[in-house]
Amino acid sequence: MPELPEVESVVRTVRPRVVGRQVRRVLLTRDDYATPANFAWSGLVGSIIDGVRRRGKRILIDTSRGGVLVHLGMTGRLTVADPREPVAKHTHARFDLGEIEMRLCDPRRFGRLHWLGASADDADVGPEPLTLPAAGLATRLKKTKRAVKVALLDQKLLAGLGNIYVDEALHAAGIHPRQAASSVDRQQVGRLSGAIKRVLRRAIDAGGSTLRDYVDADGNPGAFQKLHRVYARAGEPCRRCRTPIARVVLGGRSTHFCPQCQPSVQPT
DNA sequence: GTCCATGTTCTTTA
DNA sequence: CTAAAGAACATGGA
Repeated sequence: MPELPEVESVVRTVRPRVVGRQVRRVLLTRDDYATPANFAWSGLVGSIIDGVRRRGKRILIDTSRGGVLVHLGMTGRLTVADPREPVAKHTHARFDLGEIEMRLCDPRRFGRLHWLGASADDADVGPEPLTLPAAGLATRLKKTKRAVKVALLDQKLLAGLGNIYVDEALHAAGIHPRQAASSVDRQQVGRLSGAIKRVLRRAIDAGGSTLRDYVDADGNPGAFQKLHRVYARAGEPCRRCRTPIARVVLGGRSTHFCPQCQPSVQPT
């Protein structure tokens, strides 16, 4: 559920509610979700939350004692609630912040809660798509012959895109998802770079996409799914040319595109 | 029962 | 070395 726009929306709604607050208690309701396994989370009690940031799809919570990383995986929800509200099933962590409580719920448990301390944990992900110039994207795409769809899902190449926004950006740029990343020409990269930024900004403005699980810190869903042009629209008419949207599997993921607007570069 | 799912990582195979 | 494909993780919805 959470790609860059969803994570950004979570960060923007969590931040104003928790910054400046003191951690009074940390409650982990299962012992195999948080890492490192031997970290004593009770050591955070008394610390002050200084900030909440996003890096790619990761949420970084800065405290006076060090950093906490939250990755939402597929079904993670980071919410801020009244402590008296009933605790949802699959809530694995609760941070008592006084009058409010920050909760991490994740049914599928693909996400994680990780104590960073003073380490940076940044080197293993690529640049931020909203600020990377087209030339930078061009350089990175040139290095791999993988399908451009697969390449854009690689967090080391670019941090933050997932299955929805890659499909949406490729459609907006008129690029076939199976085209080799290294063969994407200068003109296409220009369109792609603009499309990625535009799609992400619009999705953030809409509060992200809610297909099933995603909600922001206040429990509100996003609205961008209503504006999807290809994602989960297989068989439905392209909003631009009315051609039925096609669905194929690439890199093990459902891939949606318009055969008319995103012509294959391979000679058939 | 089946298939599918907004993510990541590891293994196998070529 | 590259990369493609598959499986794995765990849960729930259609």
